[in-house]
This record gives sequence, structure tokens and C-alpha cells, in this order.
Amino acid sequence: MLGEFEYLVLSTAASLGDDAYGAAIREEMEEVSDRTCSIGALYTTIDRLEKKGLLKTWMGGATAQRGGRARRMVRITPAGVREAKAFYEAVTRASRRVPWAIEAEEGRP
Amino acid sequence: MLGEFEYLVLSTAASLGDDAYGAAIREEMEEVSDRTCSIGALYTTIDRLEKKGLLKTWMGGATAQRGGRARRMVRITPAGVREAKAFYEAVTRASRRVPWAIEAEEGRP
DNA sequence: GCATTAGGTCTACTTTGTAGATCTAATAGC
DNA sequence: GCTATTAGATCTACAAAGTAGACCTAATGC
Repeated sequence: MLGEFEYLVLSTAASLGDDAYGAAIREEMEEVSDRTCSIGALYTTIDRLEKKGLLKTWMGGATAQRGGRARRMVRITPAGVREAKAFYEAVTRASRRVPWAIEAEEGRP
Repeated sequence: MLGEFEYLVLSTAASLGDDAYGAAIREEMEEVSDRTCSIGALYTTIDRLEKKGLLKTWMGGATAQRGGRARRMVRITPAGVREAKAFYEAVTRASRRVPWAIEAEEGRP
């Protein structure tokens, strides 16, 4: 099964779609989760997810801005979607009878 | 932050309320998650959660049935609820823009 | 009193999580 | 064209969480 951080990386990459690359994922993760995400943690996890076939990455071209180096583009694979979905459902199912999730459910518009 | 398995244990214990003890948690987890949960994995995790103050455990009395040994009763602490909630929200927030969660959202009655 | 059963303890190893120092190649400005 | 500055990525090392399963223990049934 996926780890929690792995899930965050996977789902953030999926959310960003075509704009997903290392640094952008990191920024987005920090915004959404409200906590810092170290560079090392991120790329180590990307490497592992790629090795497992849940993510594919390739070097993109440089962008025309100061310091605009080549980006390591990232995309979730079908296998990645499957795993992420399984993780999400596992958490959701386990949360069915639990107050913090029920609250959230009731509070939903 | 919590790990995924830790979350499952915590939320299952919370769901079972007063009936939460080692073996029952294990059974419930297997049922809900549709995969086996080894004894070792469970108790190791319970120990760690207790050490972190997210769970408290104590030995209950023996039950009047064949082999009915003393049970290790388990209860989630307020700190445990806080952590579990934080985990749940982190996963939920990260999943907002992601197809597998949106599907689930739309499918909800 | 011995087989059987519910339930728990212990040990060891693999995977994930996490930080941060360092390296690289691009533009800006002179 | 040289140098400072910047976006972005790689590498190393260690801590924490995940996982299995052999083994121990104290009940009841007969």
C-alpha cells in the first residue's frame, strides 16, 4: 500500500496535470497542507513512485526566465491512479463511523 | 504526522468504542479494508500509538468463554482524535481536485 | 489433566518519511 | 563576456512506520 506522503505527492501531481513538475508540486503541497515539504523528501518520493511505475517523469525544456532551468516534468500513470484511488477509498471506508469524518460530512454544503 | 496504518488502527478503535480490543480491532480492520492484517503489525502499531499518547490501553478481565483470556482494551485519546482528524483532513484536502475523489463525491447520495 | 482455543508478546527486517547540503544551467546587468 | 543571482534538481544519510510470524499464556470443555 501507499504511504501517506506518497499519496500527497501523487494526488498533487494529478491535480496539477500538465503543469506538474518538481518545484510546482512542492509549492502546491505546501499551500494545500499548510506545512513545509523539504526538497529531499519530495524528490526521494518521486523517485520511488517512478520506480514503482505509479508516476512517470521526463526532463522538459528550459523556460525563458532568469534561472529557468530544465524542469523535471511529472505525470501520474494509470497504475498510479489505481493505487491512489485504493488509498483514498481505504481511508474513506475506515472513516465511516468516526466522529471527525461524520462532522465533515454533515458540514458539507 | 501519522502513517496510514496508524490511521486505520486509530479510526477502527474509535469506531468500536467500548468494544475495542486487540483481536476485535484486527477483525474489523480486515473486514473493512478487505485485506489481512497480521497480528504483529497490529500490536506493534498499538504500542507505538500508545507511546505517542494517541491511544490508551489496559488489561480487561477474562471473558467466560472457552479460551477467553484477558483482553487488551483500547481507547483513543483526545490527542488521538486530533491527530486522526488532521490526517483525515490532509487527505481530504489533497484530494479535492482529483478524479477518483470527485467521482466518489458525485456518487454520494 | 490434557486438548483446544482466544488472545497477546517479542524479534527482526523492509519501506517510507524527512532534512539539507550541494550541484547545474539559465538570465540580468554591467 | 564576466559575475551575481536565481530556478530547479541530485545525492547522502538517518529516523520512523509497515509488516510478518513464531511463540507464549491462561481460560474452558470433556
